[in-house]
Amino acid sequence: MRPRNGAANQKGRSFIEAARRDQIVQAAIETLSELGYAKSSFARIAEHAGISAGLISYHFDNKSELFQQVVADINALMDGWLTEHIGEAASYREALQRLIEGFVLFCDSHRAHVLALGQVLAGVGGQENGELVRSQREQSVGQIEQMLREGQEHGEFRDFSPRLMAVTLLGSIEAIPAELFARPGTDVAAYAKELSMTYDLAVRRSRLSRITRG
Amino acid sequence: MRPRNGAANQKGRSFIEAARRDQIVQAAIETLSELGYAKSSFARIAEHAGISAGLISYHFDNKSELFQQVVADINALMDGWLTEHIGEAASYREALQRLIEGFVLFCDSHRAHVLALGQVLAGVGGQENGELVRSQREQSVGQIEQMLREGQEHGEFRDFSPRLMAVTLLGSIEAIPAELFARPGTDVAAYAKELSMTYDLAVRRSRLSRITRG
DNA sequence: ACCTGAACACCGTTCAAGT
DNA sequence: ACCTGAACACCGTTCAAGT
Repeated sequence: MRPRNGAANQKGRSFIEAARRDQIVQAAIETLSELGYAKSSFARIAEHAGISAGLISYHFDNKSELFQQVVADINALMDGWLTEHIGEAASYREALQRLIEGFVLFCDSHRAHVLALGQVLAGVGGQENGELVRSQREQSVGQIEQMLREGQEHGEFRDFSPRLMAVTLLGSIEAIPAELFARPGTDVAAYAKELSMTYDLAVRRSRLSRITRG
Repeated sequence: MRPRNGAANQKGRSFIEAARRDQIVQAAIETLSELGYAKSSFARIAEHAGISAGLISYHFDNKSELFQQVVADINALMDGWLTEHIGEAASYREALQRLIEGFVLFCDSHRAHVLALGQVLAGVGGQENGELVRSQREQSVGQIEQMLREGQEHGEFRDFSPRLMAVTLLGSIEAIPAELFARPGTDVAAYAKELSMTYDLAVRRSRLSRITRG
């Protein structure tokens, strides 16, 4: 009974279906940020959007697909924001610093989105249907890993496993939203500076090594 | 209808209730590690323990209390393991390294427990009844923060916010289990070394500073 | 094609009833 | 005190029925 139509736009979806999906995703984000994952049932989300619960099942294969779309939408928003914030960095060290600081600032300026994202990542994380969520995380790891590897090849970073450092950094980054919500008064700019300094010290070539290498 | 008896042992619980609670918690851990959070219903856990689902509600106020007990039990196991592994460290730098390496090794040698812990932290994390879970995390942050602060006071660590560094480190640590499960072939000893090296570089006083300080 | 509302199997929790 | 099994309100999903 899922819509499989021919007259469609970008992803084989009709105009009205694309609009409904958007509406439902937005309602889900609002419900998640207001009520938390546990209470974000189809009934509540539908109520929030002014539609029937059955309509959500009509437009999404299941609950998991809906929340994956939530994650995808927020990730896309974040990607655009970070790309803009990194801009043209003069070095890999600087790019890494801007990435870290940019993420802290994004968390600060998009609290509702980040809160909703945290809710769904936590709520859906352990389940088998959270496969797409895991693959999106894997993609983030891969991007950071690539950046670290290039920095090593350009001689800016010391010798470490790019994969493990990426996982380590992503862990630190993912801890930011919870901290900002736990302590709303946190000095965000200071947090950004501290975190980027911490990882600059962790990844950069040491002074002695740089002397040795020339 | 919850048991409120007088003739009891350590925590106001009768012998049989303590035994039942233990049995149920163990069954929950096994169910969590085998089926994941979403499928760990009372019905499944009770089936695993050979009792009725109603009995779980009889011994625990609600689902949240059961999973909080799961977290508490595993945390206690981990605390004992880490305390033993740290032992008598000669310095704060060494203590921090042993803590990090010890945690990686614990994750490797207690996969079922760590997997269950991850499931319940993810599943219960965003909810309002996950308050006790959050407070246990806050306690972990506090312990690491305290250790970092002392290391600073002894002149071993550079000047940073102990709170933010603790949150950053805990984030990296909490990313370990997922990585070990995502890549079962990971060289655990190498992971431990890389991570402890990374944070040693991040927190230690720089060479120039040490020369300055004497 | 799009949408509703009833029906279904499940969930956590309560509670009368047994021992 | 300890335990069961039926009952309750809820959940996600399905589906006949409307337009």
